[in-house]
Amino acid sequence: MLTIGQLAAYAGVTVRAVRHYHQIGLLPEPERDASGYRRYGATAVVSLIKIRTLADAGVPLSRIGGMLEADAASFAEGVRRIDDRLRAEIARLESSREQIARLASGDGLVLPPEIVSYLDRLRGLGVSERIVEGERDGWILVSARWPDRVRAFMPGKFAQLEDPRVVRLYRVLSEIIEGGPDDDRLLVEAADIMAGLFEQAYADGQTEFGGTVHDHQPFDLLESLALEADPRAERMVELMRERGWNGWTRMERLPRRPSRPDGPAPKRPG
Amino acid sequence: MLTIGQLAAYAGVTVRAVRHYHQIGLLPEPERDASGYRRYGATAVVSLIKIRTLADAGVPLSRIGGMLEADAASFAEGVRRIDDRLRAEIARLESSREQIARLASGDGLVLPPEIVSYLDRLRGLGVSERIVEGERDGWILVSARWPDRVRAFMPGKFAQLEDPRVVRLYRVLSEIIEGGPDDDRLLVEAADIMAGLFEQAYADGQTEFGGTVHDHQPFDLLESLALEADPRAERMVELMRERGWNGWTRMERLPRRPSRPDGPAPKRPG
DNA sequence: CCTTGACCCTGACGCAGCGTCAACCCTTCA
DNA sequence: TGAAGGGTTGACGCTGCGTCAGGGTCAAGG
Repeated sequence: MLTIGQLAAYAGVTVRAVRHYHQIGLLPEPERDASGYRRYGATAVVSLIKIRTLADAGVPLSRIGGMLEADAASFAEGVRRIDDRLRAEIARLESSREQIARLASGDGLVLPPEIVSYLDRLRGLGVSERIVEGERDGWILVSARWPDRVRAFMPGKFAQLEDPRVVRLYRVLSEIIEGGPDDDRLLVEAADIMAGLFEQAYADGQTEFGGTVHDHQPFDLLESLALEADPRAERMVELMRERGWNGWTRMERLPRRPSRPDGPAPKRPG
Repeated sequence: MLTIGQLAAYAGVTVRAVRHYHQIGLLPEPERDASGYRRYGATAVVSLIKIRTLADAGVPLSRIGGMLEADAASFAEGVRRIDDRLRAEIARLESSREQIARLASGDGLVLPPEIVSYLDRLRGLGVSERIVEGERDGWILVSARWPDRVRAFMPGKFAQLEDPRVVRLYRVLSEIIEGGPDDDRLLVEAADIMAGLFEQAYADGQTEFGGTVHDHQPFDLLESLALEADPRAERMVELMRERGWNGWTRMERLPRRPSRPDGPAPKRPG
């Protein structure tokens, strides 16, 4: 007769595992000797080895009991199900590996390559790192909502960087965010540039992202993001309102209301 | 401002997950509104998306906090460690798949192919299924102890099946185990055959499994196994003792003690 | 005004498969 | 006789949430 330790050693498992199998009813509790020790016979050894064989093959403990009693047909069926589970799990891990391979290179977190190059372009233009990070976070928001369509936005964004006004805008924003003294003139200049760009795009019949977007939540979030990053964004919103635009993250005209520049924000139509 | 449900929906996670991240300090608790609801801003959305990006890549939650703050070098180091973990896990699952592929075919549980064919040979010889199962369980025990060497035993076992006495032995054992009326003459015949085989092997200078085995525990277990399967095995031990052999699972002579066939079992030497 | 349904809140258990104390008993050897 | 090295039960810990239970809140419709 074997003690629990001998049994466990023979089958190559831990004592704790054997007790666990008792607890879940997978291995029957054996007789106890006079001092309360469990005493095992050879059948227990065989059962335990069978259990470990199935467990090592990836069968969950909860199903091992059934499989040991099953006939050949349902055993095979059970094996098929386990294999499906294993394959699915492997596939999950493989895709995780692809993900972290992409994490290892790139802008810290997974963004489409076009966006990563766009951010690098901004850095190359001397744009402040904080502005670049803000841009990146903004694109994270946009990519989360439109993972498939976000790449289509990028050629337009790259084209904009050819316009000296846009470059100037980014530089002014960099100065604002890095600047110590609160210089309202820089904010006004930025607002003027943006309003000018908006006017031109609007006149050309462009709307934001080619007019394909009807869900405004990401833009609201972009505005919040800017506000949370720097409270002076509030002033930008005000300046854009004065120039007839509803904020600066979306390209949307305010209804004309010339005599009350500080009135309540009009509701956006549906 | 977003509610927890809106936040979760935007990032594609469950509300419960967001609360979990609060609980473990991965995502900071936001302000509450008048009714105690959590209210989130855009930075929370960005943080949550970053968290999910890493989590989906297989990073454990406990390390995500650190990785989000890490510089490029330690981020890369972290990524490497995660990838190692993932590869190890995949390898484990792959080997599980191999295991269950072997389970699907074969004698129910993984045994070397030689043993499986040996068991099939027994079936072909008309040996009772219960005897075959007993043999299989016995081989499970032996294989667990000597997984590498067990295959080397098999050619000898196959050769034995050429001997009509061995075949007769298996058939007698089958009759015993299936038989209703307790027929001692069958037991005696089986013992006679076994003793004869042992004598001959012993005279030829053979010991069990070529004398390579010095660990007797598996043989003790085999004997227990037989006893647990059928108490008449006790009688077999007795009959073999009378014929000068210490049991029937190992080939070991008793010291001569002709006048006391029922004496206490002598201790085996070291 | 009341009801309904969809949210939100906290707190707690459950899952797989054991590892790891804690606190105590049994056996064996020096 | 005492220390080492077994054994015993019981309980918490780990991961990443799912899923009650037992409430409160919000927006809209009858």
